[in-house]
Amino acid sequence: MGNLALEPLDRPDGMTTHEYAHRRLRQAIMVGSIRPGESLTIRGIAEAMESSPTPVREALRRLSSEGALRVLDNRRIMVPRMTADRFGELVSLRSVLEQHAARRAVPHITERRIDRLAEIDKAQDEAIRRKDNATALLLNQEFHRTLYSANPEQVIMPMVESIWLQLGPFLGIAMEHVAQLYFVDRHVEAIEALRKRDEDAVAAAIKADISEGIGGFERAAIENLLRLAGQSVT
Amino acid sequence: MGNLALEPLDRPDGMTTHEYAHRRLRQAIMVGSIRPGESLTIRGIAEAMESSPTPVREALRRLSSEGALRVLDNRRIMVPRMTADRFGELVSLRSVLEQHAARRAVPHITERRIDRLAEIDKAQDEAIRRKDNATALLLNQEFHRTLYSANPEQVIMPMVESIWLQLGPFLGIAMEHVAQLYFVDRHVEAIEALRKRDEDAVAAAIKADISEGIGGFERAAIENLLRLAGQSVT
DNA sequence: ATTTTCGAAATGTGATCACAAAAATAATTA
DNA sequence: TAATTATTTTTGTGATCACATTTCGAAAAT
Repeated sequence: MGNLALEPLDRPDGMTTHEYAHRRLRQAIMVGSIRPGESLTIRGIAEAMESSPTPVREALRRLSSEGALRVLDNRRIMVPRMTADRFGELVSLRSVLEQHAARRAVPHITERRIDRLAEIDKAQDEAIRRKDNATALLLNQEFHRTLYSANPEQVIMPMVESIWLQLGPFLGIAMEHVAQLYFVDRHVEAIEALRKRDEDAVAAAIKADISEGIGGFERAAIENLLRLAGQSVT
Repeated sequence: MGNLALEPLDRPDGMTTHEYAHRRLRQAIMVGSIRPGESLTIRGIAEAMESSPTPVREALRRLSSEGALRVLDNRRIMVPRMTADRFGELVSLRSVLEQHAARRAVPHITERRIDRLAEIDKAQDEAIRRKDNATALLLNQEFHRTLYSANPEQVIMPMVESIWLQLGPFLGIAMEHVAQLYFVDRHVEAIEALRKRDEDAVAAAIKADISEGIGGFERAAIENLLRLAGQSVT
């Protein structure tokens, strides 16, 4: 339960307890600091963040609806185990979803936002050079989020975040067993396409970014990683 | 609050109270029996289904994470208002998502399941002939759900259901103001493509089914409907 | 008649408690 | 020693209560 102490996540006042619990657990799962199969207890979490079962349960319910957690028949709650099949499904869905999100963002993009994207990308390169995987990962997410949320009607972003949430635990495993995550940078390509308002090119850049990035894991490599992490690959 | 009395939804034993509340509210929203803008009170719902605030709150949290409900700054919870822009966004996402879901289902489809799809389609035609919109709607959903869930790795279905949930209230409005919903039937087309295991043809059928079905609403018609229903179209 | 102010009712939130089921530990038996 | 049973502890669940905020309605003032 010590993992929860990570990333204290300052709590803005006005934020409810269940919301705070949700944010904190969400973050922990997204960066993979909770191991799949590890079962979470409501009371344990409540104690760890000095609150009571009620708001924690609400947070867990939300996370289970977001696909980040799974409730077993025993009523126990855990981070879903990853399998090679599920991984493949998640990555292909991510590709389709984010290409679409990118396309729908193009008509609403502003030069200011493109500049912001360039800054984020620069910071990410910096982090990669420093071999700071965690920061690079967060900046990568921020890049994609900033792009897609140019669209004022936000129906896609929650689903994209759900995918990230489900991929998080695997990234955690990968970061433990691989010295250096391989980061591709198709972001400059995306930025150039955005300046031209070229939907197809933007989508192509996003597709490449995903398929060469997290999608680049070979099936054998995935199964090997999962085995190493003590996950049954049934 | 009387809407909640609809569709009593028998409760299998072993089902928790919050789960029951979730199912019941979900159903009510999906078929559009809760009007957008109508605010839901925790105590009111709890009383209506003879339980207490705690499990109802959990159900509402889940539904808000599923995009079915929206929590305002006032902490009040309501069914999101529909706008023409949001509607367009939802429909285009639905098309992309379901085409992908269909493709990923094809490799796992069995003849038995295709037969089941044919039966569902037949029942739906029957319902349409009877002008029983509600049943036809449910059977249509069951058709799509049965198709996509041929894939054993279920990561897409929850997102598809989330879209349906968000479109639900609009369908409710449409069914109130339009005498007869116009149902297209590209299902036989999809079934034929499935028998040949032709992914492209299946995706094309789904795309047509959606674009000619709910996607067939013209923007002007949507705005008109929303105006009729007393929704501000700002 | 319209607006403002004040008080009462309603509402969201979270802590606590009681209960039942499940898990873990101890005790007993083969 | 290994397996089984019994007991204790832990855990999820949901009802209830107290508190703070908001909403609503009536009374008062402009």
